[in-house]
Amino acid sequence: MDYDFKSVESKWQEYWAKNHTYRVSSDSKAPKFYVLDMFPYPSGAGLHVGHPLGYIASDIFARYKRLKGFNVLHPMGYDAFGLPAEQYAIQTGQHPAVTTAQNVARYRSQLDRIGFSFDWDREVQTCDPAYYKWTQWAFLKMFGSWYDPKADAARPIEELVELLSTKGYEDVTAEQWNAATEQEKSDILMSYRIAYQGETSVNWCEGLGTVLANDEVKDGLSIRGGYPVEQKKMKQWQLRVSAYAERLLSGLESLEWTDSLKEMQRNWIGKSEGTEVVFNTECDGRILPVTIFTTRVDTIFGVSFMVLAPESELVPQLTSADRKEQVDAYVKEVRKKTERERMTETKTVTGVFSGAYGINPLTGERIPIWISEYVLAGYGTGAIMAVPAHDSRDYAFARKFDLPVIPIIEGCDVSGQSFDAKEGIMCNSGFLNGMDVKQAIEAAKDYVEQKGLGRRKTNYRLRDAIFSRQRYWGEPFPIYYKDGIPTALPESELPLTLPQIKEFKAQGGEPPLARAENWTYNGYPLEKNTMPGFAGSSAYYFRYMDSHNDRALVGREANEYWRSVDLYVGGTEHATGHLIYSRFWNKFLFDLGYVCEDEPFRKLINQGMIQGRSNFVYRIAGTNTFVSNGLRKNYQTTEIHVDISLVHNDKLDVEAFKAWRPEYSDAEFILENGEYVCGWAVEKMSKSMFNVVNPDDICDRYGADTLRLYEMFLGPIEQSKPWDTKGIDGVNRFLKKFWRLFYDRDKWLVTDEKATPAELKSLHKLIGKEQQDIENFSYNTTVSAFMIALNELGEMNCSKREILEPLVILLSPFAPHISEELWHALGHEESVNFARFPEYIAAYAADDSVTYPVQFNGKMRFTIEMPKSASPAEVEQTVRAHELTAKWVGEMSVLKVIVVPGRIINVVVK
RNA sequence: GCCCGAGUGGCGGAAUUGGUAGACGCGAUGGACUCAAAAUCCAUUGUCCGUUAAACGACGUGCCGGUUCGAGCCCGGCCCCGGGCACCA
Repeated sequence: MDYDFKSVESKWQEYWAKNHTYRVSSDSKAPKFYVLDMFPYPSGAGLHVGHPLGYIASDIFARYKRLKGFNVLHPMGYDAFGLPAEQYAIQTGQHPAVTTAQNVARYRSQLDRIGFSFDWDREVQTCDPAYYKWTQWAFLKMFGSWYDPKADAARPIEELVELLSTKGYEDVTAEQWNAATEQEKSDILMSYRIAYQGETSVNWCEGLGTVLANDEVKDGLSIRGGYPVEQKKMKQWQLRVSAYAERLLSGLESLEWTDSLKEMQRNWIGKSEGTEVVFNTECDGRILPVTIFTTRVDTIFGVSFMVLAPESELVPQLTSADRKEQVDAYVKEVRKKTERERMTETKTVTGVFSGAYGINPLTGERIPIWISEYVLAGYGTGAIMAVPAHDSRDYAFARKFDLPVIPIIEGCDVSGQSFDAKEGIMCNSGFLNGMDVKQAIEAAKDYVEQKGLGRRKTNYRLRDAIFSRQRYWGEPFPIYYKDGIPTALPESELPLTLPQIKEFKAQGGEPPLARAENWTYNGYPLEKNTMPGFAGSSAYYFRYMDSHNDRALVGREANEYWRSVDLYVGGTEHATGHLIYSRFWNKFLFDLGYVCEDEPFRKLINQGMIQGRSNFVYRIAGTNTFVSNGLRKNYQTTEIHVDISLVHNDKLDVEAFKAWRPEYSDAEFILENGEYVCGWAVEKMSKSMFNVVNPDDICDRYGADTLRLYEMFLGPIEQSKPWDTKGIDGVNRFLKKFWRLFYDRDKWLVTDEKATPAELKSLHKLIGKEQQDIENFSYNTTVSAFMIALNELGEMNCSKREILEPLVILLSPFAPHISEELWHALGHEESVNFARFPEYIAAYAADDSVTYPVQFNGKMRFTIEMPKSASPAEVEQTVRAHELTAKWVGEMSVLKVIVVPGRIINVVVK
């Protein structure tokens, strides 16, 4: 029987599905392990060979953990709400639910061919009402909660109401609260709720007709579609993520994530410890205190002007009558610019004098107040003190508008640029003179606080998440407007299902739900916005723990068993989006006692991208003649992408190329050595570059086991690397060779003979390697170790059960189909999935001799064999004894013997 | 501009973290089998020098320098590539 991967793979895929082999129960005595993939958005293009990389890695880990005796939860689902399906609906009129269901079916069939050990009984889809009921439920909880700084946790809003009505809270006295109208009470509570409605400057994307969160915008363009984004003041639902800034930051320390990813989150949270200082200002005779934020109070003696953000609400009050015209014109101009323009023009300095003056609280000096877009309204207080000598932005501004530059650090040269470094000795700075900068920062902070001029303040760059989208294909808000007051829908009304509509495009500035019929609750209008994409993906990992529970997001027992995700695999592109929102969402549910862990993802692995390898042909300018890569320097050519299916080993199939496109049917070729050699480059895998490789095709030609092994063999998981179908023959050959240890055509070769020490050594080496490498996600070297072991065993013609049976178990996480087939051929009734690994580890530990190479001054001389348990001293003794007998040592005297345990011995001689 | 990560054969990448650099695979070259092809198997494959040849020796991990018996790995200074953030005071 030859290795026929097609029949083997379909046979066992059917068997696993029929027997629910991968179904997992929360009711187990075994230790649990939760392995999760970031669930995909089912796009119309289907999967390419890069998508399953992370899934294969996590599947291997899940299978490996099962072999080690863990009860493994390894689920899969779909992030099924989202913009592309809706954009498609707008173009074609097809309902997003229909196209989404088609795409899900396509994804499922592609995934099934690769042989994953997902427990599909727990599948979730975010667009399923039974699922989004819990997204809406969490929103209601956030609407019904506030962040209590005393408890440093979210609490039910009722506790705040109690506080307000008895003692008052912050600016609101109990009298004021009790006398307030319903509308006023709603407004007060709104400024404390975790999910709240507020008017802020938002990222408005005209092209998509909706607002976007900060992480959905890059370089002033929407990530989906690349449309320009502008800043607009709008009333929107928001999540008070900023209340969790400190916890999101400190929580990172306990997580096993890569440093680079943690660093990205730290930067995004952007903690900055500084000081708020009050400057009195004067404008047309009026006095107004203005608070500024700075991280460098020590430079306060170098302040030569102040700057306000154009959007700051202080601008009208701090504009003198005679400057009003210029200021209005400037503010109007700034507002007109798109976000992208403001970003690309950061080098050009703009600004206008307000006509007002501030008083430096330390020197009493009178300084001008300017307005400039380089100060942001949304950060700090929207006002700064400018120290041009020691801040490059202030410096550029001062130079442009000819404002004084006052150096306050001894010996610094500010003639050409500012001196931003936090080092040196202070001067021109009153009581700070002579201090080191670091010392001065603390001294100045203390001084400002003692004199009552300001206080220490920590700021974060992390903003609240804008949570409304003016779109159709998302979760409806469980909110209705009772006499204009936003009111929570009763929990018993959930899920609030998405109404049917016919036309999906937003019209007249109204979201699509405005056109839904009877979109009301008890006669009151329901909220017309929908939730953003990240709503459904923020807590899906809880749902898998208990996916059929219709009474809770997750039942207490299931939650206490599975707790949190032990291993999460996905791309870095979610670093500042999904991975922040999920942590926030999780911490919120934790505060209210609905879940038992406050961090969702213990360990995180970021798989790299698999890039495409594109091929090119070179057309000689103005002709239809193509020149081979090696000869193209002699001609003026244009590089043209050619479909990689027409190319093998970079050699073009000329006839297939002619047939590819009508315009090439009469193409002529200049060959080298009788062949047309194509150029190549590593690029993103995309249809337009004709370099997409579909996993279905690989499964057809080589089988899923080969695909799995090859994707892992390609290189380290976390690294981006190009797909190159050429190399796949190597791993395919490996599987065929493996098969031939069991079968010679129809002859069954496996015997019960006792294994030789050499055979056992090969096996034990592999077990050791696999143990070590899988836990470190170094799968490429594990695959190599398999190949080495197989080469050794093949040479020994080893077809012994004692060796092959553990080998099948070891291989099963990587190549489950062939392993399952051979496992049953070895006479086992149960799936290899239920085989257990540990008994073979004992054998590995027993095999313990080490070969040491012995070098003299770094030169290899001889080897000695020592037991693994030998101490360095014992090893040294053996070497010295050996050295005395070796006659070539001659007159040399031994200075010392260096023993590296398990590795090498170097004898230093003179 | 700031913060991460990396640089090793023709290619993807190994190197047990300071211990025989180039494992494993691809590609390439030669050979066996075959009428032929596919498949399979065997050998060679970092560079250079020398001898008919081998053994052997020299050089070699982006560049320059340092520490060490020993450096791809550690330290100092550059050069390039990839990623993230970007007027955050």
